[in-house]
Amino acid sequence: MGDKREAILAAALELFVERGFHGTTVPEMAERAGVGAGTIYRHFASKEAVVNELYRGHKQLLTARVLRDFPVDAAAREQFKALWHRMAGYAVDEPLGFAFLELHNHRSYLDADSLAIEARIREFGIGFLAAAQRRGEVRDADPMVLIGIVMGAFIGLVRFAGECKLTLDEAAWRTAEQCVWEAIRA
Amino acid sequence: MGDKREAILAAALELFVERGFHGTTVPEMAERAGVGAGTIYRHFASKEAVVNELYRGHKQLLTARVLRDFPVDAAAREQFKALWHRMAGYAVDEPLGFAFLELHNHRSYLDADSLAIEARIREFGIGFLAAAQRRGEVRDADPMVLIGIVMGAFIGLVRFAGECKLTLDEAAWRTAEQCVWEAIRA
Amino acid sequence: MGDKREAILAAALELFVERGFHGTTVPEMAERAGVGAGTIYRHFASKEAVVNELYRGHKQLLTARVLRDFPVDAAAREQFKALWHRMAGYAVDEPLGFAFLELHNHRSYLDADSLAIEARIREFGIGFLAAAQRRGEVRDADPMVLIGIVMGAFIGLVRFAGECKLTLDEAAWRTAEQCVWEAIRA
Amino acid sequence: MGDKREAILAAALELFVERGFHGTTVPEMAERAGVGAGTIYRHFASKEAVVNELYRGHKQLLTARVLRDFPVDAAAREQFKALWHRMAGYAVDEPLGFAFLELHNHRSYLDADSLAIEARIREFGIGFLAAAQRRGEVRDADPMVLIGIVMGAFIGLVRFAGECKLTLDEAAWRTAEQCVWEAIRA
DNA sequence: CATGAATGAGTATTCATTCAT
DNA sequence: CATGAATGAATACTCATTCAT
Repeated sequence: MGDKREAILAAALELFVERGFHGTTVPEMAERAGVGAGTIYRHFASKEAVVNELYRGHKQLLTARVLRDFPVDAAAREQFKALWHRMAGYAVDEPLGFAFLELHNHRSYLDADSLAIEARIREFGIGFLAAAQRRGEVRDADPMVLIGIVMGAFIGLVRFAGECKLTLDEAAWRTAEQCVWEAIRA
Repeated sequence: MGDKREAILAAALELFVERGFHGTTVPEMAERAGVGAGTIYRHFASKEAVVNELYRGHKQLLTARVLRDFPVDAAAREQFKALWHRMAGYAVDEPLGFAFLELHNHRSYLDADSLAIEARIREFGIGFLAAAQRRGEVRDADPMVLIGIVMGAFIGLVRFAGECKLTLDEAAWRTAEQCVWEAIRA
Repeated sequence: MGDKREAILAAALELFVERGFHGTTVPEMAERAGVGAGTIYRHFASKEAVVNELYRGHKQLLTARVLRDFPVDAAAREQFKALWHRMAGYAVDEPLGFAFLELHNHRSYLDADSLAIEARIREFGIGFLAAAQRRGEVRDADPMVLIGIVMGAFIGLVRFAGECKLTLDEAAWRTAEQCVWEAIRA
Repeated sequence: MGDKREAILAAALELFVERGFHGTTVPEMAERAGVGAGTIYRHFASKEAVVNELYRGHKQLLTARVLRDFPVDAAAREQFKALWHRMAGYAVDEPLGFAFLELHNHRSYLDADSLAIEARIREFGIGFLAAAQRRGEVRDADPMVLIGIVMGAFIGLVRFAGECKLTLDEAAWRTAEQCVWEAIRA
């Protein structure tokens, strides 16, 4: 049942965060999920299928969270704040999902579908940014550069906090948001 | 000969960037280096030893580059510019080294020495930032948060450029530097 | 299944007798057992574990055979005859087991448990011999020396017969037993 | 020079006694001999050549010692005493050589020459024994059985002493000799 | 002659995957 | 459906042997 499927995904997520995809074995996944090794193959075609499902699932979770009722007509400042705190909400609520998505390099095993999702999100970010630039609310620079900075800053913040065993509270998230907005505001 | 040693390190670096440590096999390393598989073990005790040597070597290269004649008495703005462009110089001159260091998660195989180097660099960054804050030149916020943002923004920029096959020119680096300075200036 | 486990042990026994522990490879063991190489590791932790299991198993088989209903109250002459013919029975019924146990040097791979069994058997032999000496039935000499002679003679007999492709019949065993008793009788 | 050749043989002997032929590596032999690994191949065609040379050399040393001025016309009792104490002399003077020759199983690597030497010694022993039997001085039994007993007793004595860390003194050797003579006397 | 760096076949062991139960 | 025993290809690593110096 879907129960086992979820258990497998949850176990795999933990292990992929701890040791990476190539450093995790299928028997380990099975044991942590509390199922037989063969059972994994009733639910997934291969180890790659598990990691891609996980990638897509969490990427979509994050995207959905950011996009749900996004203030499409608000000012860029407002939009940025929404973007930032929704990402923060995801990072806080799903620390494993976030660590998996953003603290690991997936290049060697993502399939075409997963790559397409990633591209779609990128497109959206660029469009949103370009619109804000046209309205003169965001600094006039290559949108790629700005996105890199914003996303990088967000990830860097979470990573650094994790490495230093520092917990980010509401205030820290707000401060960081203000800092990063300064980086891209017009 | 040091020749083979270098060839092994260069080959391993490429492969670790492409597929990560666990995704790279020793025979692959040997083949790309143009040496026999056994030869690797005349130069390194294990696969782990290779990755740690690579990590330490490149981390030190980057550190040396940032610290050589660092303008210790200059204003924070000047210092930040120096930091940024020196890191950029490294990222441009050693794209593989940078990708290896910053685009992969090393937690599962770094040894104590390698971790110590990482910690030392972090200390330095925090000290530098705190001093600038005391002089009122940098925004008064948790140094951890600021470092996370700055380093993250730098890495995110390089990563995004890489993913979009975008080459960062002088102007882009300068623009990015100005953006990120805005994020942390007082 | 215990079936495969037994097949592995039987194959390993043959090979260890032929080529010794270090001269035998795991793939050879697997092939002769008619199982995949990986299967060996579902039943044994390592090649060492196989050899120790074999050693302990056969040592205990031999010991059990000697000790079952041993005529503890009989005269030494009777006891010696029992000891000798029981060992002979084992050597005849389990020629591979005997060759493995006594015709090879195990020092470099026996674990603590295996060594303990060996020591226990030695203790028993010495006690038995000393008692007979106190009763004046066995020559008054260092028990170590006598045991060395008796066990050595037994092993030497089997070895020599093996090397000369000579089959030991009932009569030969009896003759040999009388000879060796003469060596230790009071 | 022959110096290195001897050093290699001495080192190999030690290692073969400790870990057996298959458990000893050529680099180990080279290191213990204080020579380069390649040097071994200037003096010996292969690892097998080393072990066979060692086997032949020590077997001949032992044989020469036993046969030099052997009391060919003495009584069997005298001859046996000579045989025993000459073997004992060898075992005491060359403990490594003895341990190598008699405490290890050589079947898997001895070449034709080495096997021939072994056969020659056996022939001699049988002849000597048969003659003594014809003179009525030795028990009338299969010479194979008697040789197995005598040689086995000798080896077993040395082995047991070694395992129990017991040093055999003059008296012990003499006692043992009397015991074993009793086993085969007419 | 002596060396030791280099090698590739070989070693013990692991692992993704299959399939009989 | 679920399992876990079985597998053989793959993995990290070793070793007897060679050969350029």
